[in-house]
Amino acid sequence: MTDTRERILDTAERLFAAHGYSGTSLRAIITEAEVNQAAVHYYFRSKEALLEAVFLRRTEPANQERMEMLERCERAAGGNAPELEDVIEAFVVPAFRAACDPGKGGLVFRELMGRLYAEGDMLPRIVASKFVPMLARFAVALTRALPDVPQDELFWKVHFAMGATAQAFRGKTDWQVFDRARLDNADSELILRRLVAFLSAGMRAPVTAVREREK
Amino acid sequence: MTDTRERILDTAERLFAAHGYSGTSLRAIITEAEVNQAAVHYYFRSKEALLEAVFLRRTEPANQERMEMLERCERAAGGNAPELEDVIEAFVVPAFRAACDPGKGGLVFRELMGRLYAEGDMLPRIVASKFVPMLARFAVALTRALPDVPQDELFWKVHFAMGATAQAFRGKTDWQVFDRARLDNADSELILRRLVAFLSAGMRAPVTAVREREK
DNA sequence: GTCTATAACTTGATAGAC
DNA sequence: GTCTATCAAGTTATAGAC
Repeated sequence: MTDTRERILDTAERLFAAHGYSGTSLRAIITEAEVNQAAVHYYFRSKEALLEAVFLRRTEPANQERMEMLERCERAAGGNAPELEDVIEAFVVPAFRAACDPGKGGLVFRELMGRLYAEGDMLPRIVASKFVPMLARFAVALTRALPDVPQDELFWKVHFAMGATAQAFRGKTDWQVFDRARLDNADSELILRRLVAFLSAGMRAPVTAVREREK
Repeated sequence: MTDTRERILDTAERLFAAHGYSGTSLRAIITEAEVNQAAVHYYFRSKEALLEAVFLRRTEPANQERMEMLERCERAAGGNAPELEDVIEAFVVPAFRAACDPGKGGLVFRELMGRLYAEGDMLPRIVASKFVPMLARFAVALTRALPDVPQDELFWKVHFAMGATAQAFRGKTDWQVFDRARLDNADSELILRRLVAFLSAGMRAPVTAVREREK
C-alpha cells in the first residue's frame, strides 16, 4: 500500500508521545504499524530523521499560521504596540487548534508537543533552528507590547509561559488531587481562553509587587 | 570506599538530568562514576529503583518542608483563608531552594526535577503516590485562597502553574531569542520572586475578562 | 563488599533476494 | 517498494570467585 509512510508517521507520533524518544524503539513502531522491518529505513533514513518528520508534519503549518496571525494583529494595531493578549493568542492558538482538530493526530500530537516543548533537547538544534526566526519575531512583538518590562525579566516570563503552555498541551496529570477534568473531555476552546488569561496576567504581573516577607 | 553509593547517586542524578531516564544507560553511570559493574545492582536493585533513590533523596526533605511551611502560614492566618502568595511560596520555595544550595547537586537536580515534573510518567505511580497526600493538602489551601474560582478552572490553573514551575526549574532554553540570562548565572532568589509573582497573577486572572474576538 | 565474566536480550541499521 | 535474514553493538541483570 502507498499509505505505509503515513502509517509509520502516525504510529511513531503516538509512541513517541506516549514513551518519549529514547523510550520508543523502532521495532515497537514497526510492529504496531504492521509494516515491514526495513520500511522505516527506506522512507526515513534513521530514527532521528523519523522524529523530525513526525514533528515537522504538524509544526511547519502551525508556525506558518502563527506568523500570519501575528502580522495580522500588528497591522491592525497600525503603528501602535500590539495588544499583549493578541500576541499571546497568535503564538498559542494555531498550534493548539492544530493539535486538536486533525481527525487522526489530535490528542496524540498534543501530548508529543508537550513533551518536546518541555524537554527541549530531544530535537537536534537543526530542527530547533527552524523555530528561531519565528520566535525572534514574537520576542520583538512582546517587547513592544510590554515596554516597561526589562529584557531579562521578560526572558524569564517567556520561560515560565513556555512551561505553562507545554503543560497545557500535555493535559494529563497522574496526581488526582482535583477529581475530574482531563483534557480528553474538556472543551479545548475554553482551555485556550483560560491559558491566554493565565499567561497574560502572569506576563503583566509586576515583580516588585511581591511584598517582602521573612523566610 | 564507603562513598561508592553516594557517587553512584550523584552521577546518576547528573546523567538522568542531562539525558532523561531511558536516554541514560546504567553502563554510562557505572563508567562515569568509576565504580564496579555490579555495584549498582548491589546497592539499588534495578535501574528503576536507582531513579527512585535519586529522586527521593532530595524530594522527601523538600516535601517535608513544604508541609511545614504551609501549616505555618495557615496558622498565621488564624481561621481565615491563607494568602495565595503564601500558599504558592510554600509549594515552590522549599524545592527550589533545596535544588539550589546543596553544594554538590545544585543545578543538576533542578534540571532533573524539571524533567520529571514535565514528563510525569517517568516515575512509577508508586513514587508519585508519595506526593499525593501533600498535593491534596495544597489543593485544599488553594481552594480556600481562591474561593471564587470554580474547581475545574482551578484544576487547569494548577496545571498551567505546574508547567511554569517545571520550566523555572529547568532554566535552559536552546532558543536564543533573548540574548542572555541563563539560570546558571542568575540570582535564584530573584527568579523565585518572579515565579511567585507570575503564578499568583495567573491564578487570580479571571477567565471571563478575556474579551471576545473574531478568529 | 568488590570484582570479573557472561548470560539473555534489545537496540538501530543494512544487505540482498524478490 | 516490499520482504527476510542478520549484523554489530549496546542493553539490563546475574552468577560466582575473591
